[in-house]
Formats: sequence, C-alpha cells, structure tokens
Amino acid sequence: MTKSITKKLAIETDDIPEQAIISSITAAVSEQRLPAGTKLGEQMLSNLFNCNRANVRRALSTLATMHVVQLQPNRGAFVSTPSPKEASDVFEARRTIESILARSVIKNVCSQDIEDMRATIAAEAEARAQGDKPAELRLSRKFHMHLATIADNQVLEKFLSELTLRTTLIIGLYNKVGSSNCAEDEHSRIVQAIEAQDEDHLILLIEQHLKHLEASLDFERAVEPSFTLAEQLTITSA
Amino acid sequence: MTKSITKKLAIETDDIPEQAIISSITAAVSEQRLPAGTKLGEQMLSNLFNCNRANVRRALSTLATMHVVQLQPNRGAFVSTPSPKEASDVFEARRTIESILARSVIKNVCSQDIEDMRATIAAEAEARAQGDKPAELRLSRKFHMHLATIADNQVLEKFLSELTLRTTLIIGLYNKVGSSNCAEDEHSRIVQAIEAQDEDHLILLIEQHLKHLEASLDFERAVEPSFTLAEQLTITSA
DNA sequence: TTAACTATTATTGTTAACAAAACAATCTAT
DNA sequence: ATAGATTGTTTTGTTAACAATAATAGTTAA
Repeated sequence: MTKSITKKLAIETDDIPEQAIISSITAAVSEQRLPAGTKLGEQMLSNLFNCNRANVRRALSTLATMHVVQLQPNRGAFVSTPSPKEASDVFEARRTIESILARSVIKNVCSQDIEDMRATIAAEAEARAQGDKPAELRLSRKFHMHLATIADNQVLEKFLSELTLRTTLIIGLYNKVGSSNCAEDEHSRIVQAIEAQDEDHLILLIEQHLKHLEASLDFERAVEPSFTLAEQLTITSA
Repeated sequence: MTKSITKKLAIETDDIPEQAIISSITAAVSEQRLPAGTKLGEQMLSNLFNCNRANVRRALSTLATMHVVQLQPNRGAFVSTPSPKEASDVFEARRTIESILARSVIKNVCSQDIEDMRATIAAEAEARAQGDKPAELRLSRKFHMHLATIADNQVLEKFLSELTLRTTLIIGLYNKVGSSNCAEDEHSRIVQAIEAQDEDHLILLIEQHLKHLEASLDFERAVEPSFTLAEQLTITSA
C-alpha cells in the first residue's frame, strides 16, 4: 500500500540513507505534517526510503537523542509528545539562548543579513495570507534560525535548531484553537531593533515574543492523535 | 587479547546494551582515559560489552550526535578532536548557559545543595592532592552539573552535560602543560556567592572561571595520539 | 451483548553470513 | 634501497533469516 509513495521519495534520498530519513522526518515535524504521537514503524520507513531496517534503526536512535522521537522498548518509535514541564523548560532555554545570540547578532550583522531576514518575513506573511500553514511554520522557524547563523556559533545554532523543532511539536500539541502563531509584526520589530543596533530593546522584544508564544498554549487540551504516516512524509521541497 | 576485560565490564552492563556502551564511553571521556582521536572499532566494542555489532553501531551513532565521536564513512568512529573554533564556540555556549543558570540557582538553592557542592569541592581537592586526575576531572564536572540540577531545567541540564564533556575533550587536547585545570578556590568562591544570594557577583565569578579555563589553552600544541583502547575503558565506578 | 481467553498476525530485537572498502605487507622493478 | 604495484587481511556496510514480544482478531462462555 505504501509502494506508490516509495518512488516519489527516492528523489530526496541523500547519499547516506540514514541522513535522508532524519532530514525528512525533522522537516515533516517542523511543518507539523507529523503530529506528536505518530507511530514510526521500521518496515514502513524502510519501504519509504527503500533502505534496510538497520539504517532506519540508527536514524530513529539519533532522532531519539534529539528528542524528536521517543523509543519504547519492544513497541517502537513515536513522535515525541512533550509534557507541560518539558515545554516550559524548552521555552526557558530558548529565551536564554536567543537573548544571548542577540548580542552577537548586533555585533556581526551586515546589510545582507537584514535583507535576508526581511525576505523571510515577507515570505512568511505571504504563506499566512494563502493559508499555507506548513510553509508559515517553516519560515517562522527559519527566521529564528537566522539569529543563530548570524551569531556564528555552531554550538548554539545546533541547540536552537533542536529547540525550535521541539517548539513546533509543542505548539502542535497544545496551541489554543484560533490563536495565531507568530505575530509577523513582532518579527519585523525584531529586525528593526537589530538594524538600530539597540541591544537592550532587541533582547526585550525577543523575550516578549517568546513569552507571547508560550502564553498561547493551553495544556488542558487533549491530544488529537495521528493521521496515516505515509502522506505526512510527502516532500514539500525547499 | 581483549577477552580478559570482557568479564570485568559485564558488571556495569545495563539492561540495554546500547546504553551501557554510551555511558561507559562518556565516562571514559569525562575522565580523559579516552583521548581525542582514539579509534573506536566496532568488533572491539562488541567484544568488550559482549553484544552484537548492531548495538555498537547504534551507540556510536548517538554518540556522534552528541559530538563525542566523529564518524568517518568506511573508516569507523573516532573520539572527537574539536577544532579551535569549535572550542571557542563551546566555551561561549557554556558561559551563556551557566550564567543563566545562576539566576535560577539563586532562586532554587537550599541548604542541602550547598552541602553537596562543598562535599564535591572537598573530594575534588582530595583527588588533586593524591594526583588522581581522572577523579579530579570527574568531580570538577560534577560541580558544574550541580548548577544545572539545582536550576531544575532538564533541557539546559542536558546541554550543559554535553558541553562539559566536550570541554574535557578540549582540555585534554589543548591544555598547556603544567597548568592546573580548575582552581579549587574559584569553585569555593562560587558557592560563597550562591550562599550570599549575590547574583551579579555569582555571574561574574562563573564567567571569570570559564575565561580562565579557556585562557589556559594552547592551540599550537599538537595532538599526541592514542593509547590502546581496551585499558582506557576500564571502569572506575562512582 | 460483553468479557475473558486463545490463536493468529505483525512488529521489534538479535544474530550470522556476505559484500565492499580501507589498510597492511610483500614483492617487483628501477 | 626506494617507489610502486599487487596480494592478503582486517574492518565497515548491507542483507536476510530467525527469535521474542506486543497487538489483533476470533471464539467461547456468562
């Protein structure tokens, strides 16, 4: 039954099959095509990526250390379902890291960076206007990752990448119905503060922005589980 | 030839062999028994932990995502040899995270925590006096991890755990000959600042402490490679 | 109809054998 | 004697078959 999709995915297959699985799944999670709790069967994945189960196994193992996936012994791998406490920890860590990045950003930023960020914001607005939520989520995350790339610290960049991914998962789980994700003007104002080299204001804006995000969560809301796996992993490139 | 050690290690074997491998290797790295660049052969490890190569493979894969190990295609796994740039990123990230932890620490700390930290410091001094460098390194790391556990943020705790491990690797690679690692009085003064609830001073001390550490590095120094693997993985429990 | 028990099926975990690549050592030729 | 090529060995990568555990369906009894 999943055979038809097999061909479609062969395109994105990297040299190393393991890496292809990881980037596909993280991409799907980052666009909320893969909801929390989704079962990730080994055979199904090895069919989708036409590789052997050993590779799938290793990929799932590393995804587990990235907290994208939870492994249950003898039961398999599931997309992580972060607890409220975990969500709070993630947001605190994000505030910490992004605030610190702010300083380096103001030091390192060049005009090209400003352009790129503005472009991302514009694309994000466009996606929202068209109701393309996956694109909106991806671009919102991309905006935040801009901060890390400008700051030029690979370690913090990796951390933030993981945290933004987990944030997407958290929002998908607990977001209040009918609450917009990132107010685009907040992103715009952040860029303005960067351009103005106003460090204190920038840090304030970033912290507010993340606080707003966290405040839009509703931990009472139950999990609405799962679609079928195969469709969710369809590629929406770039 | 490695058969004799097999038995010795069976003790520490967890239920899940994969986890046993990971914790053994991280422990060895954290005590500088495993220098940067050491080859970690699959068959050798599967012998040491008497498990199959599939488990070894998965363990190495997750160790690679933790940046403890570097995988070279068709060549195998090696203990990571951080570059100077990577070292600088790691230290910056540590300053960031530990400084932020400081605030939470002052909020959450209780008298028991102070006692525990003092005990760790005392043990560290004892180890240094006896010339037991592995113990000294382990206890120094433990001291820093105290900060994270008190702050009660699992995400930052995990990050710091990874960073302190990488720091140990970096120091092993680049430390100037004849420079002492952590001045113990610095640790003591940090505890004093915590006890006094002096946040600004605490942050200052932490940043100075890490700057001192970083300043003791010498990137000119070449790598002196490798012992044999088997001995280095011998357990020095607790 | 529902509940519990059994048998079947599917999925995960383990193992061993095989293929391919990198490494080491020997041998030849200049 | 040294450089290069060739052969043999070791190590990584892949695959398939098997064992064990969990999920499912079907049956029987209350």
